[in-house]
Amino acid sequence: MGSADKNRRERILSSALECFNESGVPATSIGAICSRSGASVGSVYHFFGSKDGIAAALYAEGLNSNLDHLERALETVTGAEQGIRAIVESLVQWIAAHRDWARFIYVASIGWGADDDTTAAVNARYAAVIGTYFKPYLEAAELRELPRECWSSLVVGPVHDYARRWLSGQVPVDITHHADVFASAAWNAVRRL
Amino acid sequence: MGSADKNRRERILSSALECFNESGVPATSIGAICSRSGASVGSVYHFFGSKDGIAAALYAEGLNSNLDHLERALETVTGAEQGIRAIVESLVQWIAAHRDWARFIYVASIGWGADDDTTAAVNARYAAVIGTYFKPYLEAAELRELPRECWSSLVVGPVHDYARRWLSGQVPVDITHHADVFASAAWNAVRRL
DNA sequence: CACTATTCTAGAACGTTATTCTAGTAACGG
DNA sequence: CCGTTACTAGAATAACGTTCTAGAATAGTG
Repeated sequence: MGSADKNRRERILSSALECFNESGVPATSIGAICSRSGASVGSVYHFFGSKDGIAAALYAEGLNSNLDHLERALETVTGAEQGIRAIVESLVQWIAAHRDWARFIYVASIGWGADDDTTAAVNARYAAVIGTYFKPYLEAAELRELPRECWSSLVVGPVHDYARRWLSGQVPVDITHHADVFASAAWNAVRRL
Repeated sequence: MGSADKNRRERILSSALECFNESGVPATSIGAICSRSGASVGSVYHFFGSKDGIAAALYAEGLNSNLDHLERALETVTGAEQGIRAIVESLVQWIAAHRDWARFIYVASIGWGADDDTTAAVNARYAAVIGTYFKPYLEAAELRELPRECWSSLVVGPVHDYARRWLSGQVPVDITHHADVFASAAWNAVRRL
């Protein structure tokens, strides 16, 4: 086509995100995404291969955006407590700043791409970013000895849980109002007593 | 039909649960549920009205089972700390004892029935059970002053998060190994210092 | 025991939707 | 220019969810 298609791909993604959040993934048809984005079925399948492919792309790009945010936040702080607070607060900020994306990831989407490479890469990146930041503090025994695999659940579990409830409308109060509550609780959960 | 149909409804539900967990809700067809359960399309639609209806029923019955378990657990204890620990530990036990159900609720399912009456009823029941148990301890100031809506996320958020990771295979260690970690963290998060 | 209403079962028929296919148009490298 | 690749388009296909019609079991009633 002649015009306005600076980036079909992005257009499709953002239209799909809107549709998914309005009606849920199963209930949004490819046709709906096409008419909202102005793309043809062919284009959609060229870029994403399937409806789940669109969802997986949204999921992966969302997690990456989230992680970018975290990485930047960690660059501005030092110390164990500041690090934990940065993790929680940057997550809260990201969720509030990208509600649609967060809603899709936390409430509308399933464990998408739990298998595919992209998600594995994101998980690895998470582990790397957090692992390198906290290594010294772990060794300096500023942090409690906890099973490795419990860590992230203790730190961000409450935020994830609240985000799900907030974004799905079960709870009205903006998550940013509780950033400090969650940050303090997280630090409290992992600090050495 | 003549045989083995002690309870079509239950048969359909359990078959659907298996299918949903194996392939995800969108990817399981009504036909698959029919052949696995031995029921006809007519029966399925007679009982549940739609595919989402099956999912909603599984979701609601799961939450109710979960809540039954919690209610029984709370009957055996007294005191604020014991109450909090009972919440967390009974949840962990329920998840481990009903992995398929939990996997469906926590990872395969979406915010199903976030609108329908059944779920509203379950939520109300939750609020009632927990509210009545903890009211005296709240009044006696044994618990920290926290925004009402943060409470449950602080107490069960980490368990939900870990359950999601465990049930989706991202983490290998059985959640019951960490029951005490999560119970202690929960108590730590809400007790008055 | 009839008789009727209700519940349940069955599978064919229908309409919608995801996906595939075929073909055409732009962009790009040599 | 020419060939190759990226992209777009929409018709054709196949699968699936849902509806419809009708028959069998069951329960309630006199």
